[in-house]
Amino acid sequence: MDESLKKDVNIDLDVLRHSTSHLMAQAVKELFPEVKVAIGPAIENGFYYDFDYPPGFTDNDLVKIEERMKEIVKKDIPIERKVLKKNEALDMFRNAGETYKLELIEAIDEDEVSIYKQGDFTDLCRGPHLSSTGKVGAFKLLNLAGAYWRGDEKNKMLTRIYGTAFQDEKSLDAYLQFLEEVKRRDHRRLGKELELFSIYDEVGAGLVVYHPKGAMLRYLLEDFERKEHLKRGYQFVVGPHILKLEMWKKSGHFDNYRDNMYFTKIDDIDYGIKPMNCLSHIMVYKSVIRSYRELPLRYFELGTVARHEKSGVLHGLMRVREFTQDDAHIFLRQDQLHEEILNIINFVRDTMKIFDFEYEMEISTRPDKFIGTIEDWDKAEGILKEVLIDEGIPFDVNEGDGAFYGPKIDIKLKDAIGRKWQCATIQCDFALPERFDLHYVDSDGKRKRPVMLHRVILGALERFMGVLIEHYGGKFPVWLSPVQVIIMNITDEQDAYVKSIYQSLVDKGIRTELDTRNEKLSMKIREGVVKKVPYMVIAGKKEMNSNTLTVRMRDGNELKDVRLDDFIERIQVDNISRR
RNA sequence: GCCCGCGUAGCUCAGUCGGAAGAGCACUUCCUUGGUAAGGAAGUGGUCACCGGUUCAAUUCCGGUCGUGGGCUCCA
Repeated sequence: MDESLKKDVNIDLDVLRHSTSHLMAQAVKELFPEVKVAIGPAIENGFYYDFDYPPGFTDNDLVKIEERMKEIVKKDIPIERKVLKKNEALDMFRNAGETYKLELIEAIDEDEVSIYKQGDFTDLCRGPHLSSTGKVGAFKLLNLAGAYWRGDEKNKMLTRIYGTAFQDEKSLDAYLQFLEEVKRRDHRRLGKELELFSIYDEVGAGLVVYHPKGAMLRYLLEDFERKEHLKRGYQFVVGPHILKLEMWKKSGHFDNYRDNMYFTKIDDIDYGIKPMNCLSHIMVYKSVIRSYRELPLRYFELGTVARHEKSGVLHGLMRVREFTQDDAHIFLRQDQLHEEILNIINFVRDTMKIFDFEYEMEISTRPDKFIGTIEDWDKAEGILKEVLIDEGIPFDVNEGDGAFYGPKIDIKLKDAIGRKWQCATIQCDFALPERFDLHYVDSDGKRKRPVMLHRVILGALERFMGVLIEHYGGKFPVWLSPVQVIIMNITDEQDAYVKSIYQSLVDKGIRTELDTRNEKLSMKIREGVVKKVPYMVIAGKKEMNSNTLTVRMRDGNELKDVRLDDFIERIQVDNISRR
């Protein structure tokens, strides 16, 4: 499809959704006249409207509201735009008791504002809108949620109703089916079904316990990481989990990140549990005098950090309180920045390709809480932009969203069903080298200040695993499958035969399970399918007599009369080529 | 942290408008040796999240705590 055309379709859909949101507000006002309306825009996959209604709505109310909306659609009420002076509009909404609208109008800079009227319902709105309520397409109200007025937790909590709308029933159904698919792929559900991990009340919220299959997946990712980092000139370092509070004061974490940290005391000395890995890496750098010749120094650690996340944001593996980052800190000269950032971007690119992710980049600039000088910040932001522009990589800018010590490039990867996740990030830091008085001896014999890059590729292993589980829908490629092969016999006559096959595979490092239970083959296959194991090896009388295997693959296709050596080679090729 | 919902067996879920707690799967045992998504039978298993209150009686009603789900806010 032509891009411009596609865009038009999107604009139309936005208008449709926005008008559906107004339609919902009209229905709500008719059913619950005491409700005050707040704000109701179109969003990525639908729309919402925030209402101030202290008793709150129930799921039952949603059904009623939806019915009333359909009635209003049938009446095909014209939607009319009017332009009013601000004062007139203020009077109007004041008389109607719509206090939230007053706040919105007061925030508008112009002299005039537009309002949209449909029947007895009038709303402040820039528009545009459909010409009448009958033009609204297929819609469905989805869920209720609390939302702060204007997104600020100091404000009152309103009730938000989310819905979605499309031009026709077919598109709506397709979207609802997509939501079902999202549920099927949910890593929390698959995590249980595939016995990957648990989060126990008894252990604590946001704390992950890996079961054997999940631990294997994690081990495979870690192994991958170590190999890839060694290839790219990184050195491994390992730091402690707790460091003296003094260190965190010096680094600025205590002032800027304290709310997210845990603290403890040992022999009357205060310690902080690390929320980031940088401090130990800085100590390694400082341990001897550094020459300009040895830069960049790249220190890598699968570093486990603990952060106090608010209880309401915890979510499966995606948001936890203790997680392990594939973290590295690179110490380098300013003249090396461009090239090194490019190296990291290439690292990200290569990695994302292996996992079949597309991605987008975003630059985040100086936040309100920051350390260092504005000049350094501007310099760092400039270099990040320059690299992306030079490489022709498109990016968005996220103003004020940088880390407290430096601006960053965030990489948002896109999974198999089009959702975006933030994993990799590259952060440029002039501040910590200053605070810890880092230096190197330059070619002219003078001491100079190095720059630090903080970066992760997969990000947090927990989150990355969560994303991977959903991305693959639990069907991991062979190289990442916790169990690559299940061998099943048909009767116990073949016990010795399948055991010898099992041993041969295990000897080659192939992750294999043996199913010699007293069950029918169909039962064993069913369980193999449910567990999403890539290869099922069937060995009955026939195979035993011809000394071959029958291999049933995850897609249901079958390889017959396979020689054991060929099968082993096939899996080894899968492993090496990361398929 | 805040708003709303939810918490019953290992899992998925019924159920009790207050009066001795149920199913399917899983697990154990027995029968069955069966060629591509559930063979049969019997059995084990629950302080109904936790703490408190109301009541003759609470898994059920009320309050609190913890956990969890959808969001807000925040972030890897």
